Amino acid sequence: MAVFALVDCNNFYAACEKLFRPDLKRRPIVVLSNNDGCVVARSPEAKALGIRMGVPAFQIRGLMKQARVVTFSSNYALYADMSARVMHTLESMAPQVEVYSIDESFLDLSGVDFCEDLTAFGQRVRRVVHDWVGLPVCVGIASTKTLAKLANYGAKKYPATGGVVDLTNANRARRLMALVPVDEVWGVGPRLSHRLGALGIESALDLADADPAWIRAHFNVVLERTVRELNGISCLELEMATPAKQQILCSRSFGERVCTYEPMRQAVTGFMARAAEKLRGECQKAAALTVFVRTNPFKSQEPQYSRSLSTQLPTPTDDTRDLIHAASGLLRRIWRDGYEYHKAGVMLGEFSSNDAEQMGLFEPGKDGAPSEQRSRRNQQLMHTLDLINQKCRGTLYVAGQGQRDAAFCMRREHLSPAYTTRWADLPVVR
DNA sequence: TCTGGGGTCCTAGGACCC
DNA sequence: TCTGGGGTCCTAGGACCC
Repeated sequence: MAVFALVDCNNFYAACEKLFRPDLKRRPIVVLSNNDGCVVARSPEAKALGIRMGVPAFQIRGLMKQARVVTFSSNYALYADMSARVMHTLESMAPQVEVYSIDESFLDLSGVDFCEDLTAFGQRVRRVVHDWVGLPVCVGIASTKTLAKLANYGAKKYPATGGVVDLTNANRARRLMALVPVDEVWGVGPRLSHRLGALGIESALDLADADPAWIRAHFNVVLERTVRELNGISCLELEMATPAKQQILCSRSFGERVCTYEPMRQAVTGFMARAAEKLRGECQKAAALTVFVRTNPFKSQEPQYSRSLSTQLPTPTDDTRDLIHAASGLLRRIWRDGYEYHKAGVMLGEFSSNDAEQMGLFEPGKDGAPSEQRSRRNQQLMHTLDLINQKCRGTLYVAGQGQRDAAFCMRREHLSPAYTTRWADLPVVR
């Protein structure tokens, strides 16, 4: 029997911030999304105050002040580094690890039960991650990924479990499923749980006991797989190799509204430069490009405008300058004066790998020495650009991006130091 | 004043082919 | 009056995930 474990960090962003601020040990803290918009992580103390996940920060300003909640802006450099430490630790403890998101990993524990009790293994994972990295994790163990997710939910929700739940026993799995609302099942979101509820399927157990064929006919094949997984039939394997991306998106809400063309052009240029960098990081070239702009949909009393436009590139490319040129053309066509823009972004798609290049029919052939030399020079230029920016982000940038302190930049008023990734920000113990 | 960003997969329906 | 059957590909939109 296959055995999976899901290891998930508790309140990951909040735990990262607290780790470097022992003075805040028992204080409620929250971490906000980009632009200091919504709450995306809460310490247990903040949860106890009733602060909900995803709530806009301005709606709870009063409560935050009254309860002296400490606020942090998202510090992704810190979280990514702490995540890597947790994942490396897990890789030293299990034969196969799938990093599923910034704060959770699936482990393949097949065979582990022959030499160690699975719950004891889970406890050991918790101890080692805590001792080596300093972060609390919970461990869910089961014969399918969906059940491992559910086990992890139980481990987090019920402290008496000691942070580890093993559901490899089917009766135990059924007992927990009876207690879990169906919308906590992996793959069941608000829409599905609403439709399921109308059919009398309210708990995870109700869903597990539904007929898979009936579910497929009335919903879809994904939910059918979920039903089977809840019954211990593994349909989802561990994904060891990260699949190649099919799409790269770079978008932001603006710190201040954008009403004129020039700052919008600078913002879109910046998004495109970043997307091109990600594309080269994937060793891919893109053949399709989309630009979109929109006003703030929450301000329904103001004039609304939302438009996106796509184009095919004559030849797949990863050159920042080609991509910016194409994006600028699209932006000119969708831009309308007279609106207060709130967000914009670019999307790259239709990737091909660097070694399988389809030339345009009417382009000079590869044999033409001048064009080949030019193309190699361009590649080297992009490579050098990336090398320098990897060492220090933002060193080299396209003039069209404008300055970093431009009005459209993100709001991050509560940003913590880059404790682990910048020498000047190293924490000091006196 | 203030409401995130970045992805994936599936389905339905239309266009088109022989 | 009567108007096939079987298939592919593409796109938009919906739903989900963290």
